[in-house]
Formats: sequence, C-alpha cells, structure tokens
Amino acid sequence: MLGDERKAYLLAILRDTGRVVAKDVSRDLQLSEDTIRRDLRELAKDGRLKRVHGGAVPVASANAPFAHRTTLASPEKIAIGKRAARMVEPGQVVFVDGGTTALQLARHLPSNLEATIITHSPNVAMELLVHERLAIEIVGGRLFRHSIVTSGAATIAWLDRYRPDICFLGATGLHPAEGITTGDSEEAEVKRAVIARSGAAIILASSEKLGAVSSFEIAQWPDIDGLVVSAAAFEKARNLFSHQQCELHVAAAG
Amino acid sequence: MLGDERKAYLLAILRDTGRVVAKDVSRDLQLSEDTIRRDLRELAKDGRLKRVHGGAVPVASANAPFAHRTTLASPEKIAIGKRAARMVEPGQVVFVDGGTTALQLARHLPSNLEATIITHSPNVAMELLVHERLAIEIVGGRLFRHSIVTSGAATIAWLDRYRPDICFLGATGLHPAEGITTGDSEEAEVKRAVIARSGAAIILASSEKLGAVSSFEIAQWPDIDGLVVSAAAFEKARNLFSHQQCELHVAAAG
DNA sequence: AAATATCGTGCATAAACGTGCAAAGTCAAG
DNA sequence: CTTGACTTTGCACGTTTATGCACGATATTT
Repeated sequence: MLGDERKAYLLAILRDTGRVVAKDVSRDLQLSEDTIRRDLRELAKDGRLKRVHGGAVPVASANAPFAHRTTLASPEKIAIGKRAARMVEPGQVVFVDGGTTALQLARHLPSNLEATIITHSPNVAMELLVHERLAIEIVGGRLFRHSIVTSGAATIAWLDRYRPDICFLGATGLHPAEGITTGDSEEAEVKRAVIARSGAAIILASSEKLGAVSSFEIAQWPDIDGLVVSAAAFEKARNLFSHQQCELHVAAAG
Repeated sequence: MLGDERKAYLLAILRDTGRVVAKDVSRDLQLSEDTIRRDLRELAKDGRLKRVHGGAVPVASANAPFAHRTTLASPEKIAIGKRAARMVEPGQVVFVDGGTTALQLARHLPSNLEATIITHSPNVAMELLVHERLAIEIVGGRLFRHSIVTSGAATIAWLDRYRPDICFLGATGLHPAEGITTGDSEEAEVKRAVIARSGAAIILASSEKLGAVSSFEIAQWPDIDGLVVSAAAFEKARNLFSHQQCELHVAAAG
C-alpha cells in the first residue's frame, strides 16, 4: 500500500466514522502503529485532522457531518420532522415510518432521548444510531426498493409483537372525504397494521399531499390523532380538515 | 513497446485501479524499473498523475465517489469480500452477516445477480439496494450499536423462517482447537442459529483473526464448510487449519 | 500513586530513488 | 550503405525515503 493511499484511507475513516484509532488501523492494515502515527502526525501538521491520544478526530468537528446531513431534504420536510420529533416523550415506544420526512424526524430527535424506536426502514435505523440512549427495533421482512422499507405479510406478522404508544407515518394523499391514502398496496397494509396497534397515529403531511388522493387506503379520519404540517400549509390544512377530530401540529416556519 | 504506449498504459492502470506500483509494472512489462520511473516522473511533470514513493496515485480530486466506496475498508477486507462474492450463484438464497468484510461482499456482488439475500444488518441491506435484481430480506429485532446488526431472541425466532443455501459470517476468533468464536454472546447466538439453518457456512477471515480466540463460541470446525482468507494470510491459514475438513478459499492478492 | 497505554525520537535496514554513463537502437543526411 | 547525431534503455552507484523496533517520556486509567 502506497503512503498516499494510506493517508487517504485514514481521512476516509475519519470522515465516515468521526475518528481514527491508531491501533485499530494498524491491525486492519497490518502495519506497525508507528507508521500510522507518523501519517497522523503529518496529516495533523497539514491541518487535515486533529491528533489526539490514541488516534485522531476531525479538525472542525461540528460542520463536516452537518453539511452531509442536511443536503437532501427540503426545508419543509425538515421543519415537519423537527416538529414531530418534539412530540416524542422520554420512555415512549414509538413507531417511525420510512420516507424522507420520517428520516428528518429521526435526525431531529433529542440526542440523549431515552426511548424505544421501532422502524421498518433500515435507513431510519442507521440514522438513529447516533442517538446513544435509544433502543432501536427493526421490523424485518422483504425490503422494497422504491420506498426503502420492509413490507409484506412477514412484516405485518412481525408487527404483531409491538404495541407502540405512538406512530409517525408518511402518506401521499390526505383528503377530507377519502381519508389517508398511499400509492402502494403493500405499504398501505403495513401502515394500516401499525395504526391498528398504536396508541396514537400521527401523519407527517408535506404540503403537496394535502387534498390529494392515492390508490390505496391507509385509514379514515377517525383513526388518526394528529397531523404535522408546515407553517406555510397551515391555512390550507385547516380549511380542509378543521371538522375532523384530528389535531393539527404546525411546524415552525422554515 | 513505444514510450507513448507505455505512458498510456500507465495512465490506464491508474484510471482502472487508482494506483500505479512501479515494480509491478516493470515486472508485467518486462522493463527495468528505471524506465517506468522515468515515465512516471515525466507524467508527473505534466500533471497527469501524482508521484509517490513506490509508484503514483491520481492527481488529487476528480474521483471522489470511487474513493468513497473503496477506501473505508482495508485492502485485505475488500479482497476477501470480492472473493466471497464470487461464491454466490444465481438463484441462491444467501445469508450475509454484518461487519465491514461482509459489507464488502455485498458491494462486490455482480450488479445484475438474481438471488435472495437475507441479512440482519441494515447497513448491508442499504448497500444491496443498488443491485436491481436482488430480493432483500431483513431480519428484524433489536439493533445493536456496536456491530450494527439486529440480535437477541426476537432475531433468532425470526431466523426460523429462513433456510439459506449458504451463509457468510464474520468472526473475531478462528482457532484450531477452540473453533470459531466472537466477542459478543448475543451475536454468537445469532450466528449459531444461522449456521444451523444454512446449507453451507462460510467464514470471512481477515488475517488478524487467525489463531485468535474470543469469548463466545459460534461453531466448531465440522460445522464450517469454508474459509475465505487473503492471499497474504494463506500460508498461516493452511498451517493452522489444514487438517480441518473445511475448504480454504484464497482471495486474489490486493 | 501505580499501572497501563500511547507517544515521540533515534536508529538500523531495506526498498525505492535519481543520476551519470554506456550499449543498443533509430533516423536522416551524405 | 555509411556515418554521425540523437534517443531509448538498462546498469552501477551513491542518496533518499519508508518502515519497524527499542527506549525513555508522556498521557490516561484505576
């Protein structure tokens, strides 16, 4: 292995895991710790990382991962995710759906929250790993590419093990008369099963879904306890759904 | 061979493998290292590559995504993962463990392979999404932070649904007398259960594990059908395990 | 405060390096 | 075809670089 490759390797580890442990790397690469330490020293001299006892950490620790974390989602979905995250209380057992908005919810949970999160999205599960005190349960089954969640009969059977206090679900259609709908029948069945087993059901509703109808029914309004919408969509949501029982939670303006 | 041809060849190697090792090229082309070094120096002067001790690497930027995919794991683990990926045959049902080496296996499966992959690692599942024709099954349960796999009683119960043709497992200890071991009891139980239900069991063995013993037993040698080791560790593996029934699969030199 | 792990430096060794040079090859003018 | 200028290649040699080890120093943990 060439010297520069080794340094690139060290930086990649640092980027992806947030730290470098000299001993671990020397073992993985089958090189002496001296060599790794020398590399770390040189990289530190170039300001590419910060040398610490035992290895190295990122130099400007806070901002590198932050940039990575916020690129993909729209401001509205981030705002909805943040608002929903505030609704989770310590000690609760919470089901979190897949999808970009639910992912934002996962990202914005308080970092030291003590709770149990159940999800059928490997994506969400990976995101939750940074929260040290969360218990994470993954619902197994066949993984569907399009939405990156497990679905199907096995998933529904597995869901029977859980009785969440609250669930947070995405949906592609929210209509006053037609209720809550989505575009995939398997996913609809899973969401249905989750709602049936949850103490409360909250729908994460980005603005383009309001008033829309998709092909497969998830639930009717009486089954739903809350809706999280962005500040910009609040008026529209109130007009459409004010006569339903379900509570409107408004996200702070983005 | 003309000088320009040789330079084109060097650049091609650099493009395809991300590196040029002067000694290797001189051997392959049956030329003196001096000639190769001269070429590399000239190419470096033209800014076509970056000269380093031992050979050359690409000139800084440009290849960020490629770097991301290959640098995080050590060359040895990549090599083992590649070798193991070749052992998967179309139509098979395959269990893939968590861990960095198994992740490399997932990455190096043929992109159009038609097969079913079962895994308890959300990490591996996410990685497999790029392979369009794979069916992916996630084994649910409590997610363990340290190794990023689901484990525990629920996971083992869930495993009972599957009868894989073959499973690929990591382990932290492989010892002639003590068998296959790992450092966490829950994980050991899961691996045990997987082996019991699989037609064949293959262990992905990076070199530092050979001859080591960890605290929790996964299996004894008769339960194991194959071992994948790197070329560099082949001798050691043969000396330690040659009298076991299990087959040694050697990864191409990295 | 003791024990342990990690660190940095100096040193030895082997590999890789660059330079000068000569042999072999190439090319064009004579 | 010959000659001489020029290029390419490999070798010899002294130099530089990379790496691992030893050892005392320093940091971290118990």
